[in-house]
Amino acid sequence: MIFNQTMELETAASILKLLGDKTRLAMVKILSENECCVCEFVDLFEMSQPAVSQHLRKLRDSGLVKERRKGQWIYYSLNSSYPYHPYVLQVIQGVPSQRYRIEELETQGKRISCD
Amino acid sequence: MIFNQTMELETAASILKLLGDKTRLAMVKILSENECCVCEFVDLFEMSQPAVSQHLRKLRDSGLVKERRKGQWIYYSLNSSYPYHPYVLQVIQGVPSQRYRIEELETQGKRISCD
DNA sequence: TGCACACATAAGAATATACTTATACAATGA
DNA sequence: TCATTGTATAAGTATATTCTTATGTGTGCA
Repeated sequence: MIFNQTMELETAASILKLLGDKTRLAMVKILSENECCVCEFVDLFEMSQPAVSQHLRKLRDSGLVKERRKGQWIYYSLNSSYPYHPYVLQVIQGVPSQRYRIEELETQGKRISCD
Repeated sequence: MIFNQTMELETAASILKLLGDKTRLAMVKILSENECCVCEFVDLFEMSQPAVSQHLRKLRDSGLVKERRKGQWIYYSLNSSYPYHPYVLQVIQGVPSQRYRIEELETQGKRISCD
Protein backbone atom coordinates (compact mmCIF):
# COMPACT_ATOMS: atom_id res chain seq x y z
CA MET A 1 0.00 0.00 0.00
CA ILE A 2 1.31 3.44 -0.91
CA PHE A 3 0.41 6.46 1.13
CA ASN A 4 0.62 10.04 0.03
CA GLN A 5 2.17 10.68 3.41
CA THR A 6 3.08 8.67 6.44
CA MET A 7 0.27 8.14 8.88
CA GLU A 8 0.51 8.61 12.62
CA LEU A 9 -1.08 6.04 14.87
CA GLU A 10 -3.43 8.69 16.21
CA THR A 11 -4.54 9.56 12.71
CA ALA A 12 -5.33 5.92 12.01
CA ALA A 13 -7.25 5.69 15.27
CA SER A 14 -9.35 8.73 14.42
CA ILE A 15 -10.18 7.32 10.98
CA LEU A 16 -11.14 3.97 12.47
CA LYS A 17 -13.25 5.73 15.06
CA LEU A 18 -15.14 7.50 12.30
CA LEU A 19 -15.67 4.21 10.48
CA GLY A 20 -16.52 2.38 13.68
CA ASP A 21 -20.16 3.40 13.53
CA LYS A 22 -22.44 1.22 11.44
CA THR A 23 -24.23 4.15 9.85
CA ARG A 24 -21.04 5.95 8.83
CA LEU A 25 -19.38 2.73 7.73
CA ALA A 26 -22.34 1.97 5.48
CA MET A 27 -22.26 5.54 4.16
CA VAL A 28 -18.59 5.34 3.27
CA LYS A 29 -19.01 1.93 1.67
CA ILE A 30 -21.96 3.19 -0.34
CA LEU A 31 -20.05 6.31 -1.36
CA SER A 32 -17.19 4.14 -2.56
CA GLU A 33 -19.67 2.54 -4.96
CA ASN A 34 -22.03 5.43 -5.79
CA GLU A 35 -22.36 9.15 -5.46
CA CYS A 36 -25.28 9.80 -3.14
CA CYS A 37 -27.34 12.68 -1.82
CA VAL A 38 -28.61 13.28 1.68
CA CYS A 39 -32.25 12.40 1.06
CA GLU A 40 -31.20 9.02 -0.28
CA PHE A 41 -29.40 8.26 2.93
CA VAL A 42 -32.48 9.32 4.84
CA ASP A 43 -34.45 6.69 2.92
CA LEU A 44 -31.73 4.06 3.11
CA PHE A 45 -31.19 4.25 6.84
CA GLU A 46 -34.72 5.19 7.87
CA MET A 47 -33.10 7.89 9.92
CA SER A 48 -34.00 11.54 10.46
CA GLN A 49 -32.48 14.08 8.08
CA PRO A 50 -30.56 15.91 10.83
CA ALA A 51 -29.06 12.66 12.08
CA VAL A 52 -27.88 11.82 8.56
CA SER A 53 -26.57 15.33 8.10
CA GLN A 54 -24.57 15.17 11.30
CA HIS A 55 -22.92 11.91 10.32
CA LEU A 56 -22.03 13.37 6.94
CA ARG A 57 -20.61 16.45 8.59
CA LYS A 58 -18.23 14.35 10.65
CA LEU A 59 -17.04 12.59 7.52
CA ARG A 60 -16.75 15.87 5.64
CA ASP A 61 -14.99 17.76 8.44
CA SER A 62 -12.33 15.09 8.63
CA GLY A 63 -11.89 15.13 4.85
CA LEU A 64 -13.03 11.58 4.04
CA VAL A 65 -15.88 12.73 1.84
CA LYS A 66 -16.60 15.74 -0.31
CA GLU A 67 -19.78 17.38 -1.52
CA ARG A 68 -21.01 18.71 -4.81
CA ARG A 69 -24.06 20.90 -5.03
CA LYS A 70 -26.48 20.26 -7.88
CA GLY A 71 -29.47 22.53 -7.59
CA GLN A 72 -31.21 21.84 -4.35
CA TRP A 73 -29.38 18.57 -3.87
CA ILE A 74 -25.98 18.05 -2.36
CA TYR A 75 -24.19 14.99 -3.63
CA TYR A 76 -21.62 13.33 -1.47
CA SER A 77 -18.75 11.16 -2.65
CA LEU A 78 -15.47 9.80 -1.34
CA ASN A 79 -12.74 12.42 -1.41
CA SER A 80 -9.97 10.75 -3.38
CA SER A 81 -7.54 13.55 -2.59
CA TYR A 82 -7.84 12.90 1.11
CA PRO A 83 -4.27 12.05 2.17
CA TYR A 84 -5.38 8.79 3.77
CA HIS A 85 -7.83 7.82 1.06
CA PRO A 86 -5.86 4.65 0.22
CA TYR A 87 -6.11 3.57 3.82
CA VAL A 88 -9.85 4.18 3.87
CA LEU A 89 -10.20 2.03 0.76
CA GLN A 90 -8.15 -0.71 2.36
CA VAL A 91 -10.29 -0.69 5.49
CA ILE A 92 -13.62 -0.79 3.66
CA GLN A 93 -12.46 -3.35 1.14
CA GLY A 94 -13.37 -6.14 3.55
CA VAL A 95 -16.80 -4.65 4.26
CA PRO A 96 -19.68 -6.27 2.33
CA SER A 97 -20.93 -4.35 -0.68
CA GLN A 98 -23.97 -2.15 -0.08
CA ARG A 99 -24.94 -1.98 -3.73
CA TYR A 100 -28.09 -3.96 -3.04
CA ARG A 101 -29.33 -1.08 -0.93
CA ILE A 102 -29.00 1.39 -3.77
CA GLU A 103 -30.64 -1.12 -6.09
CA GLU A 104 -33.58 -1.35 -3.71
CA LEU A 105 -33.91 2.42 -3.87
CA GLU A 106 -33.89 2.29 -7.65
CA THR A 107 -36.54 -0.43 -7.67
CA GLN A 108 -38.72 1.76 -5.49
CA GLY A 109 -38.12 4.70 -7.81
CA LYS A 110 -36.64 6.68 -4.95
CA ARG A 111 -33.22 7.10 -6.49
CA ILE A 112 -32.44 10.69 -7.39
CA SER A 113 -30.71 10.87 -10.73
CA CYS A 114 -30.23 14.38 -11.96
CA ASP A 115 -27.26 14.06 -14.27
CA MET B 1 -8.34 -11.38 1.37
CA ILE B 2 -9.86 -14.64 2.55
CA PHE B 3 -12.23 -14.75 5.47
CA ASN B 4 -13.09 -17.78 7.52
CA GLN B 5 -16.66 -16.58 7.26
CA THR B 6 -18.48 -13.71 5.69
CA MET B 7 -18.57 -10.56 7.73
CA GLU B 8 -21.63 -8.47 8.38
CA LEU B 9 -21.34 -4.72 8.14
CA GLU B 10 -22.22 -4.42 11.81
CA THR B 11 -19.44 -6.81 12.73
CA ALA B 12 -16.95 -4.73 10.78
CA ALA B 13 -18.23 -1.58 12.47
CA SER B 14 -17.80 -3.09 15.93
CA ILE B 15 -14.24 -4.19 15.12
CA LEU B 16 -13.38 -0.74 13.79
CA LYS B 17 -14.92 0.85 16.86
CA LEU B 18 -12.66 -1.26 19.07
CA LEU B 19 -9.64 -0.26 16.99
CA GLY B 20 -10.75 3.35 16.84
CA ASP B 21 -9.16 4.20 20.16
CA LYS B 22 -5.48 5.10 20.09
CA THR B 23 -4.63 3.03 23.14
CA ARG B 24 -6.34 -0.12 21.87
CA LEU B 25 -5.03 0.39 18.35
CA ALA B 26 -1.49 0.64 19.72
CA MET B 27 -2.11 -2.44 21.85
CA VAL B 28 -3.30 -4.49 18.91
CA LYS B 29 -0.43 -3.31 16.71
CA ILE B 30 2.06 -4.15 19.45
CA LEU B 31 0.46 -7.56 20.00
CA SER B 32 0.76 -8.26 16.29
CA GLU B 33 4.51 -7.82 16.71
CA ASN B 34 5.11 -9.11 20.24
CA GLU B 35 3.46 -11.02 23.02
CA CYS B 36 3.02 -8.61 25.91
CA CYS B 37 1.91 -8.60 29.52
CA VAL B 38 -0.24 -6.08 31.33
CA CYS B 39 2.52 -4.40 33.32
CA GLU B 40 4.41 -3.69 30.11
CA PHE B 41 1.40 -1.85 28.71
CA VAL B 42 1.19 0.11 31.94
CA ASP B 43 4.78 1.27 31.36
CA LEU B 44 4.31 1.82 27.65
CA PHE B 45 1.22 3.96 27.88
CA GLU B 46 1.94 5.59 31.23
CA MET B 47 -1.57 4.64 32.15
CA SER B 48 -3.05 3.14 35.32
CA GLN B 49 -3.24 -0.65 35.57
CA PRO B 50 -7.04 -0.76 35.78
CA ALA B 51 -7.34 1.41 32.68
CA VAL B 52 -5.04 -0.94 30.76
CA SER B 53 -6.92 -3.94 32.09
CA GLN B 54 -10.25 -2.55 30.97
CA HIS B 55 -9.00 -1.93 27.44
CA LEU B 56 -7.62 -5.46 27.31
CA ARG B 57 -10.92 -6.84 28.55
CA LYS B 58 -12.77 -5.20 25.67
CA LEU B 59 -10.35 -6.74 23.21
CA ARG B 60 -10.56 -10.12 24.93
CA ASP B 61 -14.35 -10.14 25.28
CA SER B 62 -14.73 -9.55 21.57
CA GLY B 63 -12.21 -12.27 20.76
CA LEU B 64 -9.49 -10.17 19.12
CA VAL B 65 -6.85 -11.11 21.67
CA LYS B 66 -6.20 -14.07 23.91
CA GLU B 67 -4.35 -14.51 27.17
CA ARG B 68 -1.83 -16.97 28.52
CA ARG B 69 -1.00 -17.11 32.19
CA LYS B 70 2.64 -17.58 33.15
CA GLY B 71 3.04 -17.50 36.88
CA GLN B 72 1.87 -14.13 38.12
CA TRP B 73 1.96 -12.65 34.67
CA ILE B 74 -0.72 -12.80 32.05
CA TYR B 75 0.57 -12.55 28.52
CA TYR B 76 -1.66 -11.22 25.80
CA SER B 77 -1.37 -11.92 22.10
CA LEU B 78 -3.49 -11.64 18.99
CA ASN B 79 -6.01 -14.43 18.71
CA SER B 80 -5.31 -15.92 15.31
CA SER B 81 -8.37 -18.16 15.49
CA TYR B 82 -10.65 -15.15 15.80
CA PRO B 83 -12.95 -15.46 12.76
CA TYR B 84 -12.13 -11.94 11.61
CA HIS B 85 -8.43 -12.10 12.40
CA PRO B 86 -7.49 -11.59 8.71
CA TYR B 87 -9.54 -8.42 8.67
CA VAL B 88 -7.86 -7.14 11.82
CA LEU B 89 -4.48 -7.76 10.21
CA GLN B 90 -5.54 -5.91 7.10
CA VAL B 91 -6.71 -2.92 9.11
CA ILE B 92 -3.57 -2.64 11.23
CA GLN B 93 -1.24 -3.26 8.33
CA GLY B 94 -1.32 0.44 7.46
CA VAL B 95 -0.66 1.47 11.07
CA PRO B 96 2.96 2.40 11.81
CA SER B 97 5.01 -0.22 13.61
CA GLN B 98 5.23 0.15 17.38
CA ARG B 99 8.35 -1.95 17.70
CA TYR B 100 10.34 1.06 18.80
CA ARG B 101 8.22 1.24 21.91
CA ILE B 102 9.06 -2.30 22.91
CA GLU B 103 12.70 -1.60 22.15
CA GLU B 104 12.60 1.39 24.45
CA LEU B 105 11.28 -0.86 27.20
CA GLU B 106 14.12 -3.29 26.57
CA THR B 107 16.67 -0.49 26.69
CA GLN B 108 15.29 0.56 30.05
CA GLY B 109 15.41 -3.05 31.22
CA LYS B 110 11.68 -3.00 31.87
CA ARG B 111 10.84 -5.73 29.45
CA ILE B 112 9.55 -8.87 31.13
CA SER B 113 11.00 -11.95 29.52
CA CYS B 114 10.15 -15.12 31.33
CA ASP B 115 10.41 -17.72 28.60
C1' DT C 1 -41.75 38.24 -4.06
C1' DG C 2 -42.96 34.42 -1.62
C1' DC C 3 -43.46 29.58 -1.01
C1' DA C 4 -41.59 24.85 -1.15
C1' DC C 5 -37.96 21.78 -0.94
C1' DA C 6 -33.20 19.94 0.36
C1' DC C 7 -30.03 20.44 3.62
C1' DA C 8 -27.35 22.51 7.71
C1' DT C 9 -26.99 23.95 12.31
C1' DA C 10 -28.22 24.64 17.29
C1' DA C 11 -29.63 23.10 21.67
C1' DG C 12 -30.94 19.65 24.66
C1' DA C 13 -31.38 14.75 26.44
C1' DA C 14 -30.22 9.93 26.88
C1' DT C 15 -26.68 6.87 26.65
C1' DA C 16 -21.92 5.24 26.02
C1' DT C 17 -17.13 5.66 26.90
C1' DA C 18 -12.79 6.03 29.42
C1' DC C 19 -10.90 7.22 33.14
C1' DT C 20 -10.42 7.33 38.62
C1' DT C 21 -10.13 5.02 43.35
C1' DA C 22 -11.00 1.10 46.05
C1' DT C 23 -11.09 -3.64 46.51
C1' DA C 24 -10.92 -8.61 45.22
C1' DC C 25 -8.49 -12.52 43.36
C1' DA C 26 -4.53 -15.52 42.03
C1' DA C 27 0.21 -16.94 42.32
C1' DT C 28 4.78 -16.71 44.51
C1' DG C 29 7.96 -16.93 48.14
C1' DA C 30 9.54 -16.24 52.97
C1' DT D 1 0.40 -19.08 56.74
C1' DC D 2 1.11 -14.43 55.63
C1' DA D 3 2.90 -10.69 52.84
C1' DT D 4 3.89 -9.26 48.22
C1' DT D 5 3.18 -8.86 43.39
C1' DG D 6 0.44 -8.95 39.08
C1' DT D 7 -4.02 -8.60 37.41
C1' DA D 8 -9.25 -8.22 37.39
C1' DT D 9 -13.41 -6.16 38.79
C1' DA D 10 -16.69 -2.71 40.87
C1' DA D 11 -18.46 1.76 41.49
C1' DG D 12 -18.39 6.46 40.57
C1' DT D 13 -17.46 10.58 37.59
C1' DA D 14 -16.40 13.49 33.69
C1' DT D 15 -16.76 13.69 29.02
C1' DA D 16 -18.12 12.16 24.39
C1' DT D 17 -21.44 10.46 21.33
C1' DT D 18 -25.78 10.17 18.93
C1' DC D 19 -29.98 11.01 18.72
C1' DT D 20 -34.33 14.49 18.99
C1' DT D 21 -36.83 18.84 18.03
C1' DA D 22 -36.60 23.43 16.45
C1' DT D 23 -34.89 26.67 13.40
C1' DG D 24 -31.79 28.71 9.83
C1' DT D 25 -29.91 28.79 4.95
C1' DG D 26 -29.74 28.20 0.03
C1' DT D 27 -31.99 27.08 -4.38
C1' DG D 28 -35.84 26.69 -7.71
C1' DC D 29 -40.15 28.06 -9.26
C1' DA D 30 -44.93 30.13 -9.57
